[in-house]
Amino acid sequence: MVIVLVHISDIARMAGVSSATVSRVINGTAKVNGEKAKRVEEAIRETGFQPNEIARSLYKKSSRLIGYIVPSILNVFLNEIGRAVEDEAFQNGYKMILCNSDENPEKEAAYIKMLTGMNADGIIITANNEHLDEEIRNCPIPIVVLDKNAGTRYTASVQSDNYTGGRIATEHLLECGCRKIVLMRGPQQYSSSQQRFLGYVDACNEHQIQPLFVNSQYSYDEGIRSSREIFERYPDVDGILASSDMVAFALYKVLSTQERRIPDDVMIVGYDDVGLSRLMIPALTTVAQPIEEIGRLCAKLIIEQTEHGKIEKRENILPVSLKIRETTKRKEGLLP
Amino acid sequence: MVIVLVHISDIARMAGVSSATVSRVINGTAKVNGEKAKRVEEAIRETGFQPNEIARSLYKKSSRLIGYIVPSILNVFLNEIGRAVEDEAFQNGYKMILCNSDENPEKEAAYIKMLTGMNADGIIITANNEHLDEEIRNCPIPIVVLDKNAGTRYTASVQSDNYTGGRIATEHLLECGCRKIVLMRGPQQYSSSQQRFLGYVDACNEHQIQPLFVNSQYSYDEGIRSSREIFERYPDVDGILASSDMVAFALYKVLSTQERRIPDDVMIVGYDDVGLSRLMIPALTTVAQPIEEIGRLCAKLIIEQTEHGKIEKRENILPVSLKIRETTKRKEGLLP
DNA sequence: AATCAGAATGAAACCGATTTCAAACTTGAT
DNA sequence: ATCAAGTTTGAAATCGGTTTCATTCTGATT
Repeated sequence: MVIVLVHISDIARMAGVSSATVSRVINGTAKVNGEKAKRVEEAIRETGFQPNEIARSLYKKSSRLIGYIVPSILNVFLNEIGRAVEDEAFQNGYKMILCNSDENPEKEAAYIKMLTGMNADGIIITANNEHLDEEIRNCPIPIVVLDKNAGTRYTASVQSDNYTGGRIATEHLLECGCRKIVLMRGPQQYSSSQQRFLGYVDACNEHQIQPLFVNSQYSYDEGIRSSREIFERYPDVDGILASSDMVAFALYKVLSTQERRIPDDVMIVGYDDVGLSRLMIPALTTVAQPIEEIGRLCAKLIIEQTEHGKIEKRENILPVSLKIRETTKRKEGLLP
Repeated sequence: MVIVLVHISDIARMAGVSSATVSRVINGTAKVNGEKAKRVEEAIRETGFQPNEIARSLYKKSSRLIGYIVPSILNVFLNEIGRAVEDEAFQNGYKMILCNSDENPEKEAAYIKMLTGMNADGIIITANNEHLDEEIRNCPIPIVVLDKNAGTRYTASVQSDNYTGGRIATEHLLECGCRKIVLMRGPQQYSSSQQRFLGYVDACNEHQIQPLFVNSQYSYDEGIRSSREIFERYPDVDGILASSDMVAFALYKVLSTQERRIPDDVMIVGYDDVGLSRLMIPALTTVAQPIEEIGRLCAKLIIEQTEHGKIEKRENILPVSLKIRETTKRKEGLLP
């Protein structure tokens, strides 16, 4: 079970050449005599030699690694973005490593340190807290931030058009005939939920209805709590804008213990368009973020920065769209 | 925006000592004169110096990193295990990095190479395919495999008691009064689904009922297909053993287009006890794998191996339990 | 055969940390 | 004041690759 580690010098000795030559064969960085190259390749195959990435990237100062730090590995939305990041990275010869910070600032800082220390070429992060200021300021590698403006602190930012998201969701409920619409407001410190809130308020004002909201988060558990709050405070609610798809699912659960039917008594619009939302029963009407595009763009920005030293566009806002499914429907007897 | 990289030699110069001394201050590996130590710490704070992990682990031949390779980052069950791995790792001063292989053998091999090359202390993998033989055999670091026997190829294995899982699920449906029970058989190449199948067949035989099954996988999409197959082939089915919770959710979806009610017309038992299963409507009765325990054990095994050079137990089988919720219930008018 | 440009090659420097080892410095005992 | 024993300390070796640079080898040209 003990495997002896093979080094480049062993290969060199076996093939009767110098390690410089072996390196050249492996990386194709210079021409090598055909006969010698063959001997080197033979030795590599025979021993299963794998160059030590650590040693390699110590010299090269780049490990072709992109770190993706998420507050929770159980967050479906962020994982779907991660899948796209990984795909784009791999296609360009980079690897993505996902780090779960567990919403723990200490872990977050530790992973940032780890990634910079291991010469990662960049970090993609959904920065929720301000504790990281120091780490981020001292971070010598590009940082792309999700769902936030880049400001001066980050290399670039990627987010979707949250204002429009809030607006089109509201307008859709209005068109369906809802008149008592409650917004589940996301975490206040996130500009994403702030923007959605603004879109919602503007749409309400334009249609002369009263904006109503309860405070919530993006998680299922908070969804349960805030759903209950809605029905207590606004028993005659007829449309709800959930702060995320997960929160919408919590709403389903709470409603399952009540008499109200979806969409006949209450209509629901989610946010994100996570894979699951199509699969729920009833299928969820939701504001779709361009998940694939968001992920790919994050990766592209880092690759662009490392390979060309600069970035085309620092603040990136991608368009959202509305997926109309079964939790909303036009009320009967409405004027056109 | 350009940040000048600070090295240990810079700190040494600033504090008027050698880099050996700086290293000793940072790592506490030897006593250093109080005055000098203070100057070093001051310089570190001033510059925000972070030691280069690459250089460090090149020498130390350990990076205190554990790699966790999953076929898909969207697999809820594996992510829940990952959370536990991460937690256990972090508590012991290790970090977990998650790699998404996207069910692509090429990516899988690339990530194994990357992890060994970066001196990770171990790899946890759910090995589905045999393409990796070469990589695994040549892998000089411990590999813990999930849901499979260790055999001679891996350092250790962790799985839960799949035979008992298949058995208790079947017995529960039998006790509820089901007589036409269909098993959705998981991927045939996995010993996990093989074992569950055996547990199911044995339970059926003991109760003199005919074992019935359709082939399926662990994914939602396959769940949809195989659910339909069940109702075509066995229209009078009254109990279904899903191959995973996700597959059970697919069953919900297919049933939502039919007249049958859960649990009155068909009862369902899932497998895994993913967080979501409690939240579904109706809440899913399922065979719970000890997710937290599985994850922690995987991490512990690797830590044990790296720190003591050996492992207590190579083949680890953890107990399962049945969570009875709303998709099964004792039929009325049954004898006790 | 002599010359020389261009290609192939290996010795040594380098990446940035940790650790060894021998020298320099303390300290306490005589 | 001297010496032995124990502490601090820094120069140099080390980890395992990549690249530079000077040297050797080719082979084409005169």
